[in-house]
Amino acid sequence: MQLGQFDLFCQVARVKSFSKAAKLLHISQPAISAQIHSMEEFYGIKLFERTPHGVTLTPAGTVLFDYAKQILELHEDLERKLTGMADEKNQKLVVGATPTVGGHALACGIWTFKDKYPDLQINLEIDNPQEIVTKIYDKDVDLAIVECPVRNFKGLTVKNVFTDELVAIVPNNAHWAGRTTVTLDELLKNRLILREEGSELHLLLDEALRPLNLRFADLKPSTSISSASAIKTAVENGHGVSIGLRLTVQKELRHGNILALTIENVDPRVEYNLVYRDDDLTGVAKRFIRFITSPGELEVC
Amino acid sequence: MQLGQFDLFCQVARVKSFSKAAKLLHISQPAISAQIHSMEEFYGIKLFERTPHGVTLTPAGTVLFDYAKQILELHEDLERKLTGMADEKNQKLVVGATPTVGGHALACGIWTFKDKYPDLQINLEIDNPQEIVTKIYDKDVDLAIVECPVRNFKGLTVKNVFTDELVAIVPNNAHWAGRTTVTLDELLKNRLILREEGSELHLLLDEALRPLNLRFADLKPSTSISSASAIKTAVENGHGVSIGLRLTVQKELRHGNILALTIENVDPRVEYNLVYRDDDLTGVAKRFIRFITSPGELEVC
DNA sequence: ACCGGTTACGTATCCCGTAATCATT
DNA sequence: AATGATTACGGGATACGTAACCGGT
Repeated sequence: MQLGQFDLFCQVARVKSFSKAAKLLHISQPAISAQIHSMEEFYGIKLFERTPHGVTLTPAGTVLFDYAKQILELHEDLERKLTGMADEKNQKLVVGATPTVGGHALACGIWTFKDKYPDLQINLEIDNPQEIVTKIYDKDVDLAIVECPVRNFKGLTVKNVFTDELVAIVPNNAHWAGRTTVTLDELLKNRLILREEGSELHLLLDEALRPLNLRFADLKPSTSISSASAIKTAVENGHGVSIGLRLTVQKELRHGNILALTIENVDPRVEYNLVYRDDDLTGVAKRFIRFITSPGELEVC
Repeated sequence: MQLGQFDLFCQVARVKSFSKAAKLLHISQPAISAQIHSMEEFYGIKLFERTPHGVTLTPAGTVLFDYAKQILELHEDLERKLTGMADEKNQKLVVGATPTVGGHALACGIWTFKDKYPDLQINLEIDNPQEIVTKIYDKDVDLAIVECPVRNFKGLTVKNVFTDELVAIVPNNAHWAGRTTVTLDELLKNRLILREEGSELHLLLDEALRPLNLRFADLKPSTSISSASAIKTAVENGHGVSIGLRLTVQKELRHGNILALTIENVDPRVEYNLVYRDDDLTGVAKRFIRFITSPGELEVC
């Protein structure tokens, strides 16, 4: 039995659904199903009642839930204690990130990580992708997360940790309500507000538009703003539309102020990559990698 | 992190040696080394100081030892509780075994298992191999452990759980002291006391002697005794020599009353096989299989 | 040379993701 | 139809054992 299985089990128990837990943990539903099944096999007793609306804990599942929480709690205690015992080098961690990742996904994750290990000193270094990679080489940062592909660099390990998607960001008003997709042409008929040239979005859009023989510059955005939150405010108030990563507008989506539409004929996939030198990793760095690659941790604030 | 790794770690911490722990857990030394290494990697801190004489816990290792014991204790509690909640079918387990296995290896294991799950009702059914297999088919026993190969039976799963060896059993007196091997010829010059014809030993010896074109009957034992303990008493007192499985004389070996010698030119390996029907396994049966196949559990009393 | 731990490598198993399927509303 | 769970299958990671290799007594 793995501790991760307890974690998975607790998530399922909390949200009372295999599929919801799968989304939260960023793994597939069959993976959840298989893990729960293997736990039921392991303990020789049914843990969930499957209903059409989700799942509910059996009495045995309730007992397991209780113990699983205790065991996980103990283990977190243990990790905190061990972290406190590490030598000086292992008490300090410098994480690099691009503005998009650093401002949304990572910012929250770092707080969670720091909550787990209060003794750690963590610095978040935000810069553009090229600079970040240079800093990894120079050992100024221990590891970094960037949303653009990092290629042709030897001595660096690149691991995909999350898949985001490019979406059209439009106000949730009478004109757009109910829509789920939009063509690029229709989008361009509106006032388009984008991040500035040279930003990560620039690179991402160049990449995504290449199959259409278009480039970032061809979009001719009426306004370029270097602040993601300023763009969101503008869109919310009906001043225009934008294109961005779903993760950066997750909070606003929940509030219903804006809509995120799929752009037809554009492959929306954007991979977030964890990058680090394969040698010279400190213990903290390894633990952070484990933290950030474990399901469900890379969440927006 | 797996619970089994905590278990492994605790064993190493207790015996303060990788190789000793490997023997106890019936796995190889490199396996121990790799597991401990992966735990040190996982927590980012060294857990053992390696010395030429074995290993000692670092301060971090001491902390982990403490927590590991707590976590394992909690988990055993959990398993007990879940076992108590199982339905009636899952509270009863019938284990089959041949006399050799049942009288030595399993007898102790079953007590350990019962200690873990006091609510269980366990029956140990001892019979000869053919009868045992029949009883598995008839669902009179849930699973069995036999020390002879079970072949050509469809619908049965056979898993090797332990490797024992056939040894010559001689008194620890002036004549034999210091010896580690013996030829079959020399052995036959002594009064040979064996288990009765038709016993498992009969089958095992027929198998082991086949490469030499010999059979059990060719040994012409001067005495056949159906009781293993009676044979051991006779050998201890210098009344003769015998051949048997190392496991059956482990206790006497520790006391130094007798010696176990390798018989030259005889392949001593004897596999203990776990046998069960692949369908219709109860939860308890699965748990017992897990118990018995987990390292270090199949120990002589 | 021996004992104890590590490294290297081939193999078996497990776990996940994708895709197809089943069951219920 | 649509939602939610299971089954089938292929690929990647993991853990084991064997064998060869150090390092200290």
